[in-house]
Amino acid sequence: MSFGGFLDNNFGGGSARNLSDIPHSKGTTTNQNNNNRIMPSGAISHHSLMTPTLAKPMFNSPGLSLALQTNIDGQGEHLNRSMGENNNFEVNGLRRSREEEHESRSGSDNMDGASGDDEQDAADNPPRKKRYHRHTPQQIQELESLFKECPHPDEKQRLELSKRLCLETRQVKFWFQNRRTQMKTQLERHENLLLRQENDKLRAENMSIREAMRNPMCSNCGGPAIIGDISVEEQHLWIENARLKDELDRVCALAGKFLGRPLSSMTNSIASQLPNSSLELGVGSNGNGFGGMSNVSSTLPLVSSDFGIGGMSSPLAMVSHSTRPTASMVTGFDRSMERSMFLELALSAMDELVKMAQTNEPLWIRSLEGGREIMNHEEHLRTFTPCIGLRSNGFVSEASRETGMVIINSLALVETLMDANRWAEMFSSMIATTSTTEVISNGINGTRNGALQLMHAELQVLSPLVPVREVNFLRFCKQHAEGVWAVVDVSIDTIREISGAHNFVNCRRLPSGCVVQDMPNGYSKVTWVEHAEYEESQVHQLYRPLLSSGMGFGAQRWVATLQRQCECLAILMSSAAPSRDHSAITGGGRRSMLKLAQRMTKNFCAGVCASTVHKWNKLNPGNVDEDVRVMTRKSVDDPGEPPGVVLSAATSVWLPVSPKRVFDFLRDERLRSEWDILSNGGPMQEMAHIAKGQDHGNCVSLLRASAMNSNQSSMLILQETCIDAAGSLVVYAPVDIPAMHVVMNGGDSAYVALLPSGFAIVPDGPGSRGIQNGGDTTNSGNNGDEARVSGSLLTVAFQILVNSLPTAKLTVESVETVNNLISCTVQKIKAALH
DNA sequence: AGACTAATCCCGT
DNA sequence: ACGGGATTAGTCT
Repeated sequence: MSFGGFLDNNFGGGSARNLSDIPHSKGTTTNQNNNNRIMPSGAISHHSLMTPTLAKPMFNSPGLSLALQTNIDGQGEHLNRSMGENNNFEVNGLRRSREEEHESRSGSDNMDGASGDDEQDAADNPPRKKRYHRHTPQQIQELESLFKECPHPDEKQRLELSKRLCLETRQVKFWFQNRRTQMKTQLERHENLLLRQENDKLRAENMSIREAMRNPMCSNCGGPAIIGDISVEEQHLWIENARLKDELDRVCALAGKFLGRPLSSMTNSIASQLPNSSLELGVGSNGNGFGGMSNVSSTLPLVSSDFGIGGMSSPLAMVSHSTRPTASMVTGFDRSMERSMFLELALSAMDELVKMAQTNEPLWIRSLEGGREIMNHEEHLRTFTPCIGLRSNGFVSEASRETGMVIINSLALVETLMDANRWAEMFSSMIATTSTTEVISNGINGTRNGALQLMHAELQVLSPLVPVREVNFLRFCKQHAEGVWAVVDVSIDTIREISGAHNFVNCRRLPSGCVVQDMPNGYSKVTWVEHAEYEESQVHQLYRPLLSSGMGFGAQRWVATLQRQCECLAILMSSAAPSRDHSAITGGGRRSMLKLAQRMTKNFCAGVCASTVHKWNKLNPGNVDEDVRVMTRKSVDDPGEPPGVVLSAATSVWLPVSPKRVFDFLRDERLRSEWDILSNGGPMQEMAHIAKGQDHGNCVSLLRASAMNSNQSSMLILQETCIDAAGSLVVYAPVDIPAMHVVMNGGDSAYVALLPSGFAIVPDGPGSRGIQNGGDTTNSGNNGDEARVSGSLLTVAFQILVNSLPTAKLTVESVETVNNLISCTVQKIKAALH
């Protein structure tokens, strides 16, 4: 028996038997079949070169036919398929013969043992061991093609197929079952491969970081650097290792044959991308399954090997994308080197921030008057290694620190800071524009701990006399204890030369940011440190004291703004915020109005500061006052603005009056006629009022100017006022009455066209600390200051539509008109306040 | 040894 | 009873 078996295997005796047998058995085979079958067995070794038609007949020898089958598949299923269809009637003949073959075979298979049969088989049949046989290529082909259409055929389809292929229904069922599991394992294997690669990559990255740590280099000059603190290195490795461990766990989970259900986010994403046909992948189109793919993958460098190779259908490639949205996949060693430098910088910046926030004497010294803290530069230099290099020529330092209680919890604040949009919204008056350039790490274990990202921002002080600060920085978040977080920013211009026109930076942020600690009462204690170097010559003399006091770009302003905004959010959140007005606006109406006001104020800021939010063209002052900056832009296709040529005029003046008094004067609708030409010479009325804070100065309101004569419809003015310890704002814009009705009923405010004008008020220097203490409930304590408050800096800005045709040329007249308007307004205010 | 595949076993629904 | 996962048993490379 066994001897016979060997003989068969070696000489292909089984096939020979079938070749001779079948044609004779019923004589139904066609010529072609015969021809095919007579193929000399010597050709078999060249099967890989054969056309499918030639290859087809080889089906009789199980082993060879298998090899053939994979090859055929590799050449594309279309050929196979069409061949199958074309040869339909001939195949019928084949089927017959196969039927017999099958019958005889299944006889020996299933009847398992009548020795007579066995003897018979031994005679002219290969005494194959029971149970082993393979379906013929034709059968498999048909099965495959159905599988591709429907990997899960129902009873009827299976029955039909079994009849057609002369297989038992159970066989068909098994085949499909097996095929499905096969597909699954292939998919899993591939997935595993991707994870493994990822893991390798992280490992390599870790190695490179270790290397970088062992051999630290100064990011500025390229020379050797000393990492002062060993804990920095520890933290560093700790973070990386946590990430690696995470990755490893994922791989292990998959590798551990626990493949039943998707267990990682990755598997989920596969499932979602291949909704109902995950098994279809690569079956017929690529008979090798993923074999070819994995070969390539393992020989190419880790990176990018999994993208679209060999016409591989893209879903899987996309998966590898989506698992790591960071740019890490597409870059090589350089990038990983850069990242490790970023991480290093972030860690030392974090270290510095925390020390700056927590240390007092001698790093911070209280100034004699005002109680403001002043950083001791010598001490700073002694304590910290400069992490972004030395100060440029002509730059001056500004450092400030402020601590305050804010009604927000640490997690929410951290989330806000790490999300560019939310950050910009929270500090809308300070941030002209911002974006996240690159996410380097999202944080560990689903928290923001360890999150690291590259950001770009334009920071502003609301005056044409203070240039916008453009900064590129790293933002790094770390949890220091339960309920204690820190977020640090540090400029990266020295590491990565930002390409293009923005090469010149007018400001560098040294480690700055905040340490936030949850308090039991829902508040948190926020300590803000702001440390920057900037070119002072660009700043007008008037504003220099303000900036150096920290009220301009410094910690005081960040904290004050944060306090004001969080209070506003808290008030809006609590449903118990009845509008104090009589005109009962609905909740939706309030929301729409606030949104509109928010947009208005943002646009106002963008007009005061020539930030890149709008593409302003500056006019060179010919017939314009030297101190008034005039800019124009075209407004097209923005439903939030009237279309046409928009002119912005802004100026800043010093007033010998306290900021609080200026603010109260400007926001008082009854005194409007003293400066506002829109008032028609009379007082205005407040039609609606939405409180945004405890201070009555923080609100959005709707004003109505009295009509000049009875047939003139009165005009509505939307106004937002804000005040906090660092400054105040009065922004307003005339609005269309019907449009405002829509908004007040909760409609979309995006289509309300408006152009804002208004005022920004700040104290004129460090002497006047805070402007919010006019006997208000929020801040009290240093009323004694009141006398010492010296004066204010008032910025006046108008945006006016000078022509409703965007293409129109700007006329000298309109520039002069605006110029006159602004200087008249300033004069009137001065006069009224004196 | 490991891959492949037809067929079983066994379990949950 | 059925589908599906785990497993097994031949076979091939």
